[in-house]
Amino acid sequence: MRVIFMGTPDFAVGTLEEILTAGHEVVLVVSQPDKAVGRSKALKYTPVKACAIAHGIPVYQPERVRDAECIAHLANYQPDIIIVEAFGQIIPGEILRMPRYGCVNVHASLLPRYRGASPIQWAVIHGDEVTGVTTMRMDEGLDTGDIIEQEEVRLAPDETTGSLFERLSAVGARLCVHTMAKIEAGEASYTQQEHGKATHTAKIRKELGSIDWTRGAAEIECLIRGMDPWPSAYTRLGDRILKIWKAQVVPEEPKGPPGCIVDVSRDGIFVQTGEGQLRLLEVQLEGKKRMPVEAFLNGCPVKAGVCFKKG
RNA sequence: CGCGGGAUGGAGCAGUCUGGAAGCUCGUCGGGCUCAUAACCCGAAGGUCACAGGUUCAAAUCCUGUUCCCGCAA
Repeated sequence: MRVIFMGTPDFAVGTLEEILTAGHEVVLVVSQPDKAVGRSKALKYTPVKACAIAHGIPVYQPERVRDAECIAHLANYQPDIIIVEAFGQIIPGEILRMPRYGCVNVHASLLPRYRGASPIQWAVIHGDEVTGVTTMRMDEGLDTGDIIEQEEVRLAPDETTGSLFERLSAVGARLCVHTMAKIEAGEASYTQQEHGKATHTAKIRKELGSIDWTRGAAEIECLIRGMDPWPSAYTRLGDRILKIWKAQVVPEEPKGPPGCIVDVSRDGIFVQTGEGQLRLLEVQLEGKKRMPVEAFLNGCPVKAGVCFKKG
């Protein structure tokens, strides 16, 4: 099939490569404009763009896909299908109706659950046991299109957003090609979503990582994994930020106010929460690298009785 | 050239302002104590103080340049 691929971050790269491997003709890759990223403030190619260039595919980076100029440009390529994955802009109806087989979206959740941004993070933050990937025929709503295929993925107990990203990305790539094959063979089925069961998620903001110690230990532990590798769960130790990368729930009776360090030993730093304690295993002090608590304590000995503050 | 912190034995840090013999908490190795131990005691090994220049009688420390790491902001 003649394919236009629209995507931006790492998550979509695997799918683009899988589509190419499957022998489809990707005639154009559409990606968000390059942004100044990192400390150097240098313009950086989006991961999807970098992949496209490596394969010699033309790249188009419109400021706004709904502009007439952009729509006309895409029409020139006469695609059979447009694959959209983590693109980052709303696609207008003119484009949705353009290809013979429509626009297919790969979404990293089991729709209608987690419509919108950051579905992977929220599955981890909520402590879900199962999530997955959905392919659907896009309509003009936000992730409201008819479902073509879904594949479930079970979350590991120590699943982080980072690890789940990788797994769902791989599943999405495979599923997308599978769905494309079914469409091309005329065997695809389209199932309307149960709109009443829909839930929506917001984009992850950094402040979400600020730990509220009055919450339960289990909830905080999920937040820590959900914010790994970005932007991280954090708290305040004195006037410095302490990121927390790994912790373990310890069901213990309260020994102090939430946020208070109740015990420090080579087994970890034990912190009181609203329900149960949290045993910190890997942390990162502002300006430092992430490290095991044993190492952290060697250079920055904290004592029981000290309290973390919400940052 | 957005703001800021950092690079010191295997790990984490202090020492840098006010230049003058390499330090702390651990780890490792050897020995001791103990029924025993991740506990305790004694001892040892291990460092071109990121790199390159400069100033000085003398530089981890002051000056200049470079590389790498990190926090913030986007």
